[in-house]
This record gives sequence, structure tokens and C-alpha cells, in this order.
Amino acid sequence: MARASTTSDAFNAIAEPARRAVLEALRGGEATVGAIVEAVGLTQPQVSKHLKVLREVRLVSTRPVGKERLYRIDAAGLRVIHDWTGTFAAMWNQRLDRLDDVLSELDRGPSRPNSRTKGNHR
Amino acid sequence: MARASTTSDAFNAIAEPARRAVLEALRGGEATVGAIVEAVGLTQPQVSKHLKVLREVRLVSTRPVGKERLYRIDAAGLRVIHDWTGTFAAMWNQRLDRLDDVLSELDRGPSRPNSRTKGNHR
DNA sequence: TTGACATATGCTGATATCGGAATATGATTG
DNA sequence: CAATCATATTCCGATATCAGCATATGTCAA
Repeated sequence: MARASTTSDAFNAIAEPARRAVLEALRGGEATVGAIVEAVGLTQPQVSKHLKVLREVRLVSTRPVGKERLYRIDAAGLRVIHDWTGTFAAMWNQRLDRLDDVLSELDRGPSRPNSRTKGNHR
Repeated sequence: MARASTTSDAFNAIAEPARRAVLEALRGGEATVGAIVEAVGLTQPQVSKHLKVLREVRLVSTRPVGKERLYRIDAAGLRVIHDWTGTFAAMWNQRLDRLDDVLSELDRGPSRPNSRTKGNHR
């Protein structure tokens, strides 16, 4: 097999820097494709393609206005990612708590075991 | 060109469901490769490869203990993603504020223009 | 040193994905 | 209807990425 289906979820959609740029261009509110093209500095077909992906994973929605199309962020999908990463939030404090352990271990080197270091994890 | 370099940042790393599973397996704390293999139900080489990617983007760190290797989450990378998605947090409320506008527009249909609907964007 | 165990790496083939250029679709205006 | 403007789609070649399998590296114990 090849890479797992990419166009299928929000995690994959925001893996592409260009698509993150498009989302950032929409942070201010609705925008037209042309406006996005200007904002991100890509060609129009590229932007349209990225918008298609973002549409398919429901990260943006669109509505026609005359010959233009206004895109806006559908934040629910981003929220999923925000929430998922948030489930690890406890660890980016814990990490600091354990930092001294790690550092002392490095200083000491793995060759000199220490009663406190061993057996106090968890 | 092909796909933008994938192994280079955390956004891409978590695009792979298998890698998210590995991270989830590490949510409880440190774990051995073998333990991760059991938890996620992939082959050992696959897990090792995914761990390599996660290592390269600094989403996990590792330390050797005997013949085993203990992996742990390095949450800083996840925090970057959490923060980035968080910059859109304002919108997943705003969306509800605008919901009635959108709905009434759909009910009415684009065929019947309305003074309030047209011209009040922006 | 040899063997057993844990983990990492290399190779291969299949495929999704990207950028680029050309072109198609759709809507508005005259 | 024809022209124009905005956006979408298609075709292409290049390539990174994945899974699977085999094998290499590293560590401990006898």
C-alpha cells in the first residue's frame, strides 16, 4: 500500500503548509478565492485544489455570491484537532516536572545507576 | 514536485493515524517498543519506523534501559499544534452566531433576493 | 563467545499527492 | 448570444510515503 488516504480527514488536510496558509487567510472571515490567491501567493488552480480538499474534510464551507465564491472556515474540524492535542496537555507540564530527573541522569551518565533514578518512574 | 516534505514537522507526523495511535499508547507515560506494538496492533518494524518519524519531529523522546528502549511523549510539539488550532477558537462560537443567517438564506433560496441578506456581508 | 531477546534499518513495489499548464464550467454584463 | 471575469477540473510527470518482509544492530546472560 501507499500512504494512508490523505484527503479523508482534517489531520491530513492541515499537514500541508499551503492549506494551513489558506486557513490562516480565512482567519479574518469570509474571503473570495481571488483574495486567498493574493494572500497566500499561490496560483489560482492550486488554491482551488487546496480549497477542494479543505471542503471535503469540512474545514471550510462556501457560498456563491455572483460569480464569486466566498469561503469561510468551518471551525468544527479544527476543534477536533484542538481537542485531540489537548488530551496531552497534562504532559506539557509533567515534562517540566521530570526535566530535572532527565538532566541529572544525563550528567551522571547511564553507567552509574542511582537508587532514586531507578524505580521511581510512573 | 511531489508531496511536500512530510517527515519534517509535527503536523505531518500526526497526519498518519498509526502515529496518532502510537502517541495515544504513550499517553499513560513511558512505554517500551514491545508494549506499543501490543497496544496498537502493528508489526514491530512498522512501529519502529513510526517511532523514528515521531523522534525526528521531536514528538517523542527515548532512553535506553537494558535491551529495551523507553519512549515517552515530548509534548512541546503537540502544543504547537494545539496552539495553532487554538488561534481559530474564536470561530467555533462565531459560527453559531451566524448559523441562523445561513439557515434563513437556505430556506429562502438564492432565487429570492432580500435586502437584508444582500449587502450585509463584511 | 554464543545464543536469545529487543529494536532498528534496508529494500521493494504500489500508490496517493503535489506542482504546473491547459482547459472547462459557471455567472454576469452588454 | 458573445465576451469577460471568477473559479474549478483534468492531465501530466516527479516523488515521498506507506506496508511487508528480511536482516542488521545492540544488549544481556550463560
